[in-house]
Amino acid sequence: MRMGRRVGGLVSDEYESKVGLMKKTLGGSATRVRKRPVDKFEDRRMQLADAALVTLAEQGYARTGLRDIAERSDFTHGTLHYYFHDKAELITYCVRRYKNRCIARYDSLVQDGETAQDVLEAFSGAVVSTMIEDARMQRLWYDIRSQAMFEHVLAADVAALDRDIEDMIFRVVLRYAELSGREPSLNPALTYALFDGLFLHAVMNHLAGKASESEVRSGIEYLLGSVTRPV
Amino acid sequence: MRMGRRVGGLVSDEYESKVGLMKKTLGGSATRVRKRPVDKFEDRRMQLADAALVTLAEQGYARTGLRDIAERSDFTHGTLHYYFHDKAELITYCVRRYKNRCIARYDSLVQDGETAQDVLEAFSGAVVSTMIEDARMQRLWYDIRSQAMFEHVLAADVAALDRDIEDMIFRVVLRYAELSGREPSLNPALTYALFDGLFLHAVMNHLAGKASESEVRSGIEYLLGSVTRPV
DNA sequence: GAGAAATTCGGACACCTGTCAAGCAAACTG
DNA sequence: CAGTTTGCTTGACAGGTGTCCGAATTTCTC
Repeated sequence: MRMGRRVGGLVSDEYESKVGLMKKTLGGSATRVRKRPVDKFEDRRMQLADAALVTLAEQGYARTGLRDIAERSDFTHGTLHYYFHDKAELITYCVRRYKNRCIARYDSLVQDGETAQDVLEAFSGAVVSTMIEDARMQRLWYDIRSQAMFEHVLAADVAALDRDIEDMIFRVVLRYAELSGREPSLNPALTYALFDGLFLHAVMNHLAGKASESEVRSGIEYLLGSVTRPV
Repeated sequence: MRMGRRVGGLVSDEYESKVGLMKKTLGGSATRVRKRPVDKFEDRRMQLADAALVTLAEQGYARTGLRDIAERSDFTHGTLHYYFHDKAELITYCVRRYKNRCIARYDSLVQDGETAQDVLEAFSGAVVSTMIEDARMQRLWYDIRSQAMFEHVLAADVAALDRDIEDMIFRVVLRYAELSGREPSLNPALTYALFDGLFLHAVMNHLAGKASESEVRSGIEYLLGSVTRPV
């Protein structure tokens, strides 16, 4: 008579946000273009995810239980399983959400630059401010990326995200090279590895209290020059 | 009658290996130079730690319980608390043990090189073989370093280890620079950050099945040249 | 070999984990 | 307005966690 949990969307093993679609085809006539009920479900997922991100960023993946997350949201732990059928799905959804925001931010920031100097300053400025204001979120990313080396449930999602970040970094380098009459001297993977190391240590140092804004700035400037060469 | 657990050493909050000393002063006459009883305790700690490292490398920090560790050793979980009064102490002891071995290995390996080419080849060869054979141990290190960003019990130990590695890397760079008539162009922290990024991604890629031995080799060669400059 | 100390075991403790399902309220549908 | 779907809560479940302790066993010392 009742359904224990939402039929269709949630039971699917695909983590993609096809839930909306499935619900629409489920609701009945496709001509009902008022997409309200569709968005409502996805909206709540996002709201829950944002609340979860706060707790996750504070406590880390391993130490955060679903009840901790629920406590700092407007709902109880049962509700989490209504919108996410897994802890893993919730976590990957959260991280993907956060990281996609980051990537979009960096993309628009760098695309706006019109000179190489613009790009360099915009990029290093963004990195520094991310390091300072988003340090706790960043450490969550590094935490989950580490966990993904052990929990293969996370592996695929994390790998995909990491590839997106790699692409984003390489777009920055390409743009910088293009504007300064240079070309990349390393492939995207190596380029990303170096920037990632720089950024990871920036975050760790910052969290450890060793402020290093100028060092990070000079590191980025050095690295941007180092991974490109005169064409 | 009996003592619930070892008096002195273990109750101390200092994780340093002063246990041996305390036991000696406890045993009685200091002229009893036969250090057998001293070593026995420390020996068992090492034996336990080595067994623990196997399990930890396989399952990661968060997913490994003390019972898992004990299961793959010759003892039961109760014994672990006899030799380590904390899970944190056991873990940091393990990681410190492993990392110190690594550092010693790299040090001797590089010190033996007599030309810049020697150093380069020895270093990149060691990195590649570590990446391949020790991938699971390395991911444990990255795992625990991430956890240390959340659990302040681990923070101090991990930070100290990270500093040791940073020093080791800079010794390699210094040696390479010296032998090739160059000098470092970055401070130790930035130098380490770049190498660490390279190595971290090498390990991740390797664990993900994307073999990249030649890419790592060329990355190291590039980086060694990049973080030094003609004097 | 007797007595004491060091070691090891196995079970208990209180707590926390993700998952699930039954019950109820609210919103929507005809 | 009746009936159905959706949303959310509460409580239970089975299992796992680190920690601790009493007792049995081994090892050492005189």
